[in-house]
Amino acid sequence: MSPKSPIKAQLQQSVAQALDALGVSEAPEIVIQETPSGKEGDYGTPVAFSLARALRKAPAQIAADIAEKLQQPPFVRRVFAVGGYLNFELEPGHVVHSALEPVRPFPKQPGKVLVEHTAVNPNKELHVGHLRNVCLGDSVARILDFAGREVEVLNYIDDTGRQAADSLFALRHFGLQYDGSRKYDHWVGEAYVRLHKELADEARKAELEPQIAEVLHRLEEGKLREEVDKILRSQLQTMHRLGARYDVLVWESDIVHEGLLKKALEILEKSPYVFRPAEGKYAGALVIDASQIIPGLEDPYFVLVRSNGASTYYAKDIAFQMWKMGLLQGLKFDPYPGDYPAFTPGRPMYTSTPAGSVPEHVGATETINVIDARQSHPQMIVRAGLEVAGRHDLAEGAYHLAYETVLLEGQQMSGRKGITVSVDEVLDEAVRRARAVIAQKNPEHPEPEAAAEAIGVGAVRFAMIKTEAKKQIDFRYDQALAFEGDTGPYLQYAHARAASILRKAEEQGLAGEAPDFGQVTPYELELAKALLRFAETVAEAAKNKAPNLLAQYLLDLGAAWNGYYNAKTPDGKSATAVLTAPQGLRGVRLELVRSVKRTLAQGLGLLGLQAPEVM
RNA sequence: GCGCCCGUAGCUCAGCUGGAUAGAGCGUUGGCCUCCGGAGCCAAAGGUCACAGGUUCGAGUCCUGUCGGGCGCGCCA
Repeated sequence: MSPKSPIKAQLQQSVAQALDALGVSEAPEIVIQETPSGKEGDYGTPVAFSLARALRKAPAQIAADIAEKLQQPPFVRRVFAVGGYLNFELEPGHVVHSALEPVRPFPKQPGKVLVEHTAVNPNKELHVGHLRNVCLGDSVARILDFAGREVEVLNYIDDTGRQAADSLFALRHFGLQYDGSRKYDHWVGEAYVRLHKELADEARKAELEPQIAEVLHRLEEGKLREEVDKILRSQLQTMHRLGARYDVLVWESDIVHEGLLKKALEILEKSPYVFRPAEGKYAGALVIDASQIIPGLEDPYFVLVRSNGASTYYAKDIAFQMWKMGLLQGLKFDPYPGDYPAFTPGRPMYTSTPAGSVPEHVGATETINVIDARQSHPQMIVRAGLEVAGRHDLAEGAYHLAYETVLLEGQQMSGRKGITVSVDEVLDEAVRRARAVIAQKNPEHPEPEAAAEAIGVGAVRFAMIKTEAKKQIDFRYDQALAFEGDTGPYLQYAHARAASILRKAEEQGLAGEAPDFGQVTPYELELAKALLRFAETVAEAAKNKAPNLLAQYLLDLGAAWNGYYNAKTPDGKSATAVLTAPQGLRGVRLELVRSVKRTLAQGLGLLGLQAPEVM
């Protein structure tokens, strides 16, 4: 899964052979890393340290022995021991040359991975809390796809939930008519918040509850689907503006309607861990004993079916998870009407539907559920459900990608109370700011609107991705919408700069100049080493399902490129000018710029950001 | 009370499966556009990596404990 750069792989192999020649029987893992700046050499390995004990020799001596025995690959200029490390100094031309090779999507591996993300209640507009989920899930899907997984992206529509019922009830209750003056999901959301103000009054609440229950009931029957769909479509506008793509929408009412829940319970009931206590707290209910899966629980029992016969959402989630992994069948699909590109190119976006003509096409061996960390216990129950069904293999493949919550300017958000900022509002503001910067810095811009959109949305997406998922983040306007420093626009700018040079080269008829790798300088070498880390970073990000690793890498690459671009000789002249460089060296630099541009564009693409040619 | 997560520069965060002098951004100070785009670059200042033990040739990284902060522990979703 993790293709090392050919250079590292060859160095590793050479060391392994040398160790073999030295008669080392149990060779430890050979880690090849870049030498810290200021140290001699380009790459090195601390392998001598781990051998010191077994060989009863000092690391420095071992490193020296290896250096002596090692058969140098042709591109290695010098092998030497320093402070116990074994370092390699490489032929700069070779390093630069290998950094020009495009990184292509990794070969496909067997097994499908299903990524579920977004899953916003269809009852009001998206707020910045949802933003993290969408950006994280979409980026992970893109990265896995590139890294050789067959990926399918799913968005779960909880159309039988309390929130949807509240909103639909609120519209009726207040007798509202949509006048088109604002985005539909916002309009519905206002009714929802207004309703909750009214429900704060206990007496009023008691009065209205039966009516809301009535709406809930009709939702479960799938009878209000079109009303929910109107809200969903409005939300999808926001998701697509963010660049998120889905292969399939699955409606909860379809899961209920197609009897998946019943089938799941039948499977579960065969397990010794699932039973109906005859007495005590849980008398009459169907419970699952999770003590084997979640240690240290005060009360290890979770209710699947209440004593009144209603199933809990645990049961629904287990059923859904079983369906994802092919243990249950029964959902039917149709292309979702409208112009919605799917995550997988060349296919329409599908939706589950009672009268669908297409049978399910899932059957994942691995699932990634992007859900916030507060749901950790329920997600463990979901996994437990698979264990209980006797499918340890599938349970292993069920991954909860947990992320911490998003604060808003230091405060906890609340959808019910309306203490949120909507994604639409954030994006509008970001784009507005981008537009202003473009007007100021590049008034001649050929397509200012498209660029402003790319930059504004990019700033927001990048801000959501650059921090590790398990860390709580505080959404602050001035930080998330910044265009300078550790930001998406910084990277987009780096890309546009490279594009600009290549455009000029084209105009001046220099584009085809042959490179002379004999002329490369330490500046090119530095930049090349940064480029060579791209493939292994993607592999690492895929393995850990951590887009932030890629985001951080791109910042490194951007900094390396901007640093290269601005490098000066001691007397203040540009040290790395591309277009005016001597023939041959100019050819190398043009190739290098192409590689930088391509790599930035690929990396940005994997994070769901556009890479504008001009900003 | 039990469980999970977090604690690195004034602030926001990097630091890959333990490896070479702990790195960025914002902010502060000082420089760099007769030169391919200054949304950039260079430099300075700023650290007992919460604290205390331990493992290791080597610990920000692993283990134990303490202290802070967030979250979860319902026949709600």
